Amino acid sequence: MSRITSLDIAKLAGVSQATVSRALRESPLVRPETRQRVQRIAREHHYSVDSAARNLRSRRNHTIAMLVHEESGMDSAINPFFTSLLASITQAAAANGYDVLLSLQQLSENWIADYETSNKAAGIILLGYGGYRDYIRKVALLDDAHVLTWGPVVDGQPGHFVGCDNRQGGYLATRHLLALGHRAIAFLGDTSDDYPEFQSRCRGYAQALAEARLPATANLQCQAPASAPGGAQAARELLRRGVDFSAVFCASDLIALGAIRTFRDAGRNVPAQISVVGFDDIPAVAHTTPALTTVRQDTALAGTAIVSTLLRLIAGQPAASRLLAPSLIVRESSARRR
Amino acid sequence: MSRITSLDIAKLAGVSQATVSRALRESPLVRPETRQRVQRIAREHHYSVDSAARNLRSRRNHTIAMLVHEESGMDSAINPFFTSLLASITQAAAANGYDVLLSLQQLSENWIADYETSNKAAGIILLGYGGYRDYIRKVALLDDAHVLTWGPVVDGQPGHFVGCDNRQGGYLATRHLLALGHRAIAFLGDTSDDYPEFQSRCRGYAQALAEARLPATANLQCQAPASAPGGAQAARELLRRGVDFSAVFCASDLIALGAIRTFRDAGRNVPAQISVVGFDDIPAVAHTTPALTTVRQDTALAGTAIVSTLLRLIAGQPAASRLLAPSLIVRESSARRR
DNA sequence: CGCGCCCATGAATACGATTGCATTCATGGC
DNA sequence: GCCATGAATGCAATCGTATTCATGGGCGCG
Repeated sequence: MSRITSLDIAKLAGVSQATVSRALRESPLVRPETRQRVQRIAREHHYSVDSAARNLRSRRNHTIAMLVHEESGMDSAINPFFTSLLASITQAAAANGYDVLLSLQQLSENWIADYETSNKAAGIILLGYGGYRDYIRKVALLDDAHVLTWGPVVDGQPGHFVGCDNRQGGYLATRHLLALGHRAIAFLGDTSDDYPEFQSRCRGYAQALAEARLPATANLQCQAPASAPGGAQAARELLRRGVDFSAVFCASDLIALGAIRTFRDAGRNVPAQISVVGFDDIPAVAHTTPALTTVRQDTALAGTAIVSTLLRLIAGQPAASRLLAPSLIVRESSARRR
Repeated sequence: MSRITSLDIAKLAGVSQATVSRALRESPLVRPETRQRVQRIAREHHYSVDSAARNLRSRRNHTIAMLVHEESGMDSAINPFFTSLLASITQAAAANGYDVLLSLQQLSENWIADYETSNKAAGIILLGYGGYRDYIRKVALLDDAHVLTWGPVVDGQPGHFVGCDNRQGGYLATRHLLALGHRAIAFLGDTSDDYPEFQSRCRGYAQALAEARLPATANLQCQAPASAPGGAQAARELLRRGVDFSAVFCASDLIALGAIRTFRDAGRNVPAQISVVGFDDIPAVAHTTPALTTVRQDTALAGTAIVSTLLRLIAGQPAASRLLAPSLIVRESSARRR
């Protein structure tokens, strides 16, 4: 006993297989009543188009592959952000009639584009591959590859990217502190070339200061690895310098958590004496004491932006990299300067 | 300019297209040196087998669909557990040469099995569909459907399930409290038929008590909705009864968090006066004060169990529902009875 | 009333790989 | 020296659907 095919439906409906195919695809070529009869019969027999045959014949494919970096993607710290992003991408894809293939891998093999050359997917989304920038640069240039990467958007870089407007985020955070009356605002984060996101956040910080006609003093900026211990150490360094400041913008929430701990250990109350703003809005910081003021990326918006951009690429239309606006979440760790 | 096909490779290698197909599938029918030559040429030309054509001709399919309940699946409370499960399933599938199609949906349509009848996937995994038990029961019985559900394993129920051994978890938790010298141990949780998991946890609790020759007094058990407020309320009820107890086993971490709050508000110290054990090990409870002793489900094991069971189903081999052993995580909320 | 045109449909083919069967060639046993 | 044997390969028929081209019938218009 074999699978039921469109030919079977055709016989049952007393029409040709071609008409069945057309009827099921809502083709205006078939008379409405024929179309409905065919659809009803197909439904009654639980028929559904064989996607392999459809893909083969039509040379089209309604699937996109989502590759997530094996380690960073599902790691507990970033986890909630990626999970949320993954969900919104999946839903945005579904809304456009696309299925999503999920894969966790390290991009070690050349199997990135194999999802596409093997015709498993029409396009590929890369999540969490911060460390593969050079590699992606090469792959993204392959002629018929439709690759979209979630990550820092750098002017003039090859390939297509969608990412958070980190500069805008840094700008928002710093403006917030300025509005609270702070004048001496420090920055904690790693601004080396390895982390373009952090560079952008710092640039937004500097821009806000400049607009307020405040100098971006070098000794108000400390290099800090993106971790709680990193933040703690950078904060100690800042205190050791003896420079006056009443607020700190941290390039990530983890850095902020570490810094707050250091300030408290040093007898400085947050936010009474020092205001602190973070970046990312990881779930934990909503429940710390004090709850952290931070910058959040809108994952729902990100999902739709990623999918729509990739679909443009697939359709062969020009598509530019996109920057998404983050938003400021004001909580307890930032207060008016006294 | 068209896609490169196996026929192109055949011409380049000076063999027939059939030989190319065989060579790429490591068939022993082709001479080793021919096989290697073909593979090399294919590699050099970035050829890879068209999966649509392969699926169509071979009537086989190396993809499994993973359907996640739209709301409960990605919801922030359960989120980490499902994310982790999702990751381990994906990796287990990859290890077996299977791709994973991800979809978030509500099972509102009959499109569950459509993933299979349309030949998009060889089998389906359902995650987070606790409220759809009757529905799944029906679908699971469709002849050629290969459906595996993550959820409570109930004896004699139709369909295939993989889930945590909740009874064993309840047993472990209660044994732990007994070993700490507790004799009067309460249970907080909803044991109605709607929540088979909780029933099992309660059964494990009762079993441990019975083995210790202790009665499972009814007034030591309180119905509690699976939420923090539910736990708080149940704990108040327990205190109001005036019955003597020194430890509480809660059917979920959220219930435990609510109960602990009630106990503290009532001036009872946890764990000095009352020991509390939860269930689930949601990430938050590792960082509360006191950190919660709880029962954890092994997601890595779950992933491999789910995939291997589903692959058995797909292969037409008999496959039984499986129960996975949970483990006890001892933290600060449980202490020796004084 | 006749010509042509459009609408609805059917027949036939191609998409690219898998696979049963036929074919070729070399080898060995008798 | 000839036939049976087996290894290696080629031939050709599918798999189920989308789509092009051909066809027939109804109808408008002159």
